[in-house]
Amino acid sequence: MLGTRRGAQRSEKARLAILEAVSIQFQELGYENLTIEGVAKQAGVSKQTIYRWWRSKSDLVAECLLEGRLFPGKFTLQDTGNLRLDLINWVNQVFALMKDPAGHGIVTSLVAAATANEKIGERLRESLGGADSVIARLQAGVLAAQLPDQAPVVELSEALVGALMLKAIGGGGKSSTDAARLVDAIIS
Amino acid sequence: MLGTRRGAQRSEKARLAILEAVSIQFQELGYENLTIEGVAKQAGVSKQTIYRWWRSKSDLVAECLLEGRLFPGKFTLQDTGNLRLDLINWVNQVFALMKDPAGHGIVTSLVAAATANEKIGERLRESLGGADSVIARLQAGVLAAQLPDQAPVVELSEALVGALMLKAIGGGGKSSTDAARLVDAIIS
DNA sequence: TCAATAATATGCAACGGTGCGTCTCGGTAA
DNA sequence: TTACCGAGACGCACCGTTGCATATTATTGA
Repeated sequence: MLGTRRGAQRSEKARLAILEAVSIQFQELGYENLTIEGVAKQAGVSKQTIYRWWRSKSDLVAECLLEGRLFPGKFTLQDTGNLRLDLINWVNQVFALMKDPAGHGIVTSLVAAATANEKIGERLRESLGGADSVIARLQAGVLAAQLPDQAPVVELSEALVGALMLKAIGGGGKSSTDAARLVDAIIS
Repeated sequence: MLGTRRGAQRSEKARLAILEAVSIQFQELGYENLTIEGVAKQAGVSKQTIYRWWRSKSDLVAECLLEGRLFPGKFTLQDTGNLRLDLINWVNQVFALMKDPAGHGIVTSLVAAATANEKIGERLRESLGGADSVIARLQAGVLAAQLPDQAPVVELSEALVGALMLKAIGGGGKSSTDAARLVDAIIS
């Protein structure tokens, strides 16, 4: 039989403790300075238990991100009927996170993690601008005739999220005016 | 006097050997796996000589980037008079680099380096889409009436370059069709 | 039905290895 | 005389792996 499996089960308690520790260390130290040994210590877990289930630091962070443990708060992208204002509002929320030193560290660390692991990149893309939020909101804008019928919503979303990422790592203005200018540049 | 300075001068030979070694190691190993000791060995230089003049790996990479040693080739953004085709052509060049595994590694490593050092981020921004290239080309497009008079060229450039960066780390299509769709989304 | 057995997971601890950043040394060029 | 240089050692942190004792669990067989 295939399902016959003897021996102890994987400890869910240990798994959760590890992911929780990753989340804490990631936010405190950033991706680069996060270490497996540090996570093991904080989680009260043996290093081997980590190595048995994850192949690398980036895998660990990826799973943590997948479980939604790395974002401090959710960004809400409303649909009030006014696409432009909704997007500006959302961009301002992201700017607010990036202007806070801790938040800035989290964002850049997430980008750093994404360069090390494609899954993180994909996930980050979904999480920040994926089907759930920006693309859907743009699509609604098409239906409401606030965008042209054939508007390339996927590309517009990539442009918006990409611009945010660029501002996160390279600087650039993050005022409300900048938010409005950015949104206008993309959906006008 | 301020200019009186005795003793040996900084060795330009050592400095160049170090930067050259960084360039090689960066392209071979990527940012994450580049080590100071490896650079010192390859440059035929003492580790101390590196630590004397640079504070960190990211500083080292930043200076290397500033001297233009990290890009394999230049991307040419022509001005044939047709803004749309010029941009598509340029995006396709960037895509070509990203589709090549080595090139992909260089781009993601540059992004990783940028997350560790703001100077790198700024420089990367200029280098990839800065005043020299994309913004200037967009400005020319405004003058040629291929873009509206008040077009926010800076924001459009950020959107385009940001979208490229997002594709670099998160995947997404990189065909000629994708290039055209992206450019059309931004300048239409 | 219920011990004995076998398989699996865990914590602890140690290993050799690599790279870190600092330091000292003797030599050399301005 | 002074500041640079290369060489090399240092203690440290973390890597990824291994061995061992122990706890947990499903199968086996009396």
